[in-house]
Amino acid sequence: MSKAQILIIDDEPQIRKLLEIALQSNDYRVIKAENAKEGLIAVASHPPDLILLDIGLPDENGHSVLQKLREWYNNPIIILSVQSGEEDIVKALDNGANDYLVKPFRTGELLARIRTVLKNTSSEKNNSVIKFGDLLIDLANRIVKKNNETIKLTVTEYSLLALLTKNEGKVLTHQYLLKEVWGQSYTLQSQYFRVFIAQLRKKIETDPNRPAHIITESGVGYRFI
Amino acid sequence: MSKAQILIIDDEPQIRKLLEIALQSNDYRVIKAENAKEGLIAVASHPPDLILLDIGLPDENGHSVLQKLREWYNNPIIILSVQSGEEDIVKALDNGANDYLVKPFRTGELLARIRTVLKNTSSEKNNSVIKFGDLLIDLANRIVKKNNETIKLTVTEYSLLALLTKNEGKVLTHQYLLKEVWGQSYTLQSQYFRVFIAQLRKKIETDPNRPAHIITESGVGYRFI
DNA sequence: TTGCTTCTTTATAAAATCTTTATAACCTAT
DNA sequence: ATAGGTTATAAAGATTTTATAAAGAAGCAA
Repeated sequence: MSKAQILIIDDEPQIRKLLEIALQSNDYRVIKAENAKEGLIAVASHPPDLILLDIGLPDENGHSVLQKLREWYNNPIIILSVQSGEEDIVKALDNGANDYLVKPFRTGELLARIRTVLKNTSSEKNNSVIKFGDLLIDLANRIVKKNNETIKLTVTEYSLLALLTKNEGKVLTHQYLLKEVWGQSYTLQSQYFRVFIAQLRKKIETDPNRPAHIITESGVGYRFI
Repeated sequence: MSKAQILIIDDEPQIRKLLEIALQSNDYRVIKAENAKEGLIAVASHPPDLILLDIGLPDENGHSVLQKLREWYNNPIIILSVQSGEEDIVKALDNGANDYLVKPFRTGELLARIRTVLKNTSSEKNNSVIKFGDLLIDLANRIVKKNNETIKLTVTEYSLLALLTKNEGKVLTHQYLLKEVWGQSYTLQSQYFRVFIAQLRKKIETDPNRPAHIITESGVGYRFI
């Protein structure tokens, strides 16, 4: 297994360079962001195993960035900050930070703290959990929840939903759905997916008559959003 | 649920008193020990949910106490120390400490760090005794109780139940159950687990016809909740 | 050996799921 | 607006999967 991927969100180029060298020489993979905006995009596009977040960013208050991240990001976040006031530290920790280091910090200590938080959180579920508004899909554990209530799906319903969510935003053609869910030899049974799409909508849509997730692309296929 | 129980191991009476007051006013239950020996006995006789360990104890080096504890104690340990050297901090963290605070510390920060480590580790895992509503399963001692009455399970029933409870929430496939409970060469005997699931349900479910714990995922496997 | 417990196997009923049919609703281009 | 194609939905029938009892086999202790 390759080492963890760590995202550095810090506006100071020297700090970024220092961290990058220290982390890479310890076999971590490194991504960098210069400000809150870049950072949030980086996390969304490719969630890292750990985030090093500078609280003093130029474009947005670090505490607010932390709160935004914690709405859905569950891996460790370590705060780096020149602020050594108790209030800042307590606020950050209570907002879900896993640790807080005051700058200037010692590299060895940072690395040790990274090891510690990774050890204490990684063991659990390798998050393949995807959220779509009120809908939560845990592909690894085969759990689908709507408003925190578990929804029971049959094998076919689940594999259809999984296929749609894995290709969020894309239109999946009738042909493709039949081939993937039912198999190569069923590519003429277009009634199949109609029945199952209807069943899925009944289970996951708040208003099945006005689907918000599974969108019909007439004459082409379906799209999940 | 009552708040966590915290063990303070520190030789300075003022620090013990300060910590005790701070912790108790935050609804934690507190136990105290003055030295390494007392501390180890206290942990062994009644394992706390978290330990605050002073590295500078009179009778034994704190690092060695930490190592001894970590041989079997899995709940969080936070180090309190006058030593602010990087070497000490790294050593303590790599020996399994969850956090390290340099004395004198700020009470609010300590409390926030306690909340953080409790949040990140309390989850499940370490407790070999698991409760599921009316059901109590002590994995270490192979005891299963329902409404405080011990239930007798055969070896196969027990290993099936243990497997299910260890993977609470996850779907365990037929294949996986057969492989884990009966062994690699039994992966076609799907009738086996049907019989034992039925027996288990008869023993642990309040209403075996409407199972609340062992859920069937038709075509896939079973899930314990 | 005998009697007991547990596991394996067989049989069958019950439940869940999938497939198919029927029909209504809904687009969309003319 | 309407005709022709597409889509949605309910529901009946077919099939698969699961639950349960119970008989037979195997192991083990008295």
